[in-house]
Amino acid sequence: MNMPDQDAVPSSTPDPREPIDEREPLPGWPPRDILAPFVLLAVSMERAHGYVIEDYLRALGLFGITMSTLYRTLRQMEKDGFLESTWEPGPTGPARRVYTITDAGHTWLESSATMLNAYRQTIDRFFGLYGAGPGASRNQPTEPTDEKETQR
Amino acid sequence: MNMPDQDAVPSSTPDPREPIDEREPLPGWPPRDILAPFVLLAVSMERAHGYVIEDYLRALGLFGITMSTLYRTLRQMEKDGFLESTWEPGPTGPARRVYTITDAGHTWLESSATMLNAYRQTIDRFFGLYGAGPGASRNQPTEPTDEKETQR
DNA sequence: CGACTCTAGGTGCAGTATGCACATAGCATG
DNA sequence: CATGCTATGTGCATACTGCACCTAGAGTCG
Repeated sequence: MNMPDQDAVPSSTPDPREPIDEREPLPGWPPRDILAPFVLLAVSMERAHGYVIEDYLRALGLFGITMSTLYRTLRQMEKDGFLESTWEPGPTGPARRVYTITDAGHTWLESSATMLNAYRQTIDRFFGLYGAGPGASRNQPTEPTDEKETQR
Repeated sequence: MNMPDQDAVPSSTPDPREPIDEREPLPGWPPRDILAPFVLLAVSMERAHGYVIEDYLRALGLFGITMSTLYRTLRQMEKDGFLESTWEPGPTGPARRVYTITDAGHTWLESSATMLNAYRQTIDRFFGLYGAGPGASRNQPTEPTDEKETQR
């Protein structure tokens, strides 16, 4: 109750919300191109074509991904230089495009892991507040108090 | 899933990947409308207008959200019946649109929490495989084996 | 008062990500 | 060779987001 009505400080204050920390690129939010890290992880485990990668995705919990989305993501990551592909015949059926991860792909996978970790922490903060229940923030907004309440 | 070259079973097999579990709505992936749960959580803590909600978002780790995105999300959630709003004068400056969460909003917040939790588990599985390193999945796909390998 | 600035909210347009429906093409089997 | 399956790809529509820009009230100062 006390916080929302004293947020808009008098105009004499030099605007506390612009020059602080939202200028940093800050990986982790919003989650952009969130499918790619999982695809890249799959290919990093072993050379794989579309259906094998789909199996990895489902093993990771991504059930809702359609093949069209997966194929387009793969082509895009190849254009970006994170994957390479060759046509190889399978034991049955038409040839498959088999993908291999590149050095750039490994590098990008590492930064993706950093992003996903930051994203995970954001979700953890959600549950920190969510578990606190309504009004809990009026006294102790869990832990994010440090740089927010003080600066306004 | 462990042997990539024998995944495409002979055509006599009734195709293991279509009629199984991807038909369930399965919250948790892909992360759709991922900003809304955080906004809704903020409003559930206390009645709030745009800038206050922005502060909550930043406290939760969402630094990159622009006000235009936030305002549009708020209007959309009001149209969806999760929020209500009234115009109220502030201590200074023009009036603000102050949002309140509705019963439907509370319900939806709960299911959002379920979705976010599933999403978090997916990220955990990512790190389970990622830590295992290349080739690790050929033997023991770490831990996502439990409820996946058995049901195929 | 009139110009200016700040606050609060909103819109137009473009880019990206995705799903659904559909298309292409090779292989297999009768 | 007709049909069906495997494997990949495309067209179109939709959703979400950022960036640039707009509207409008409130306060300040000459």
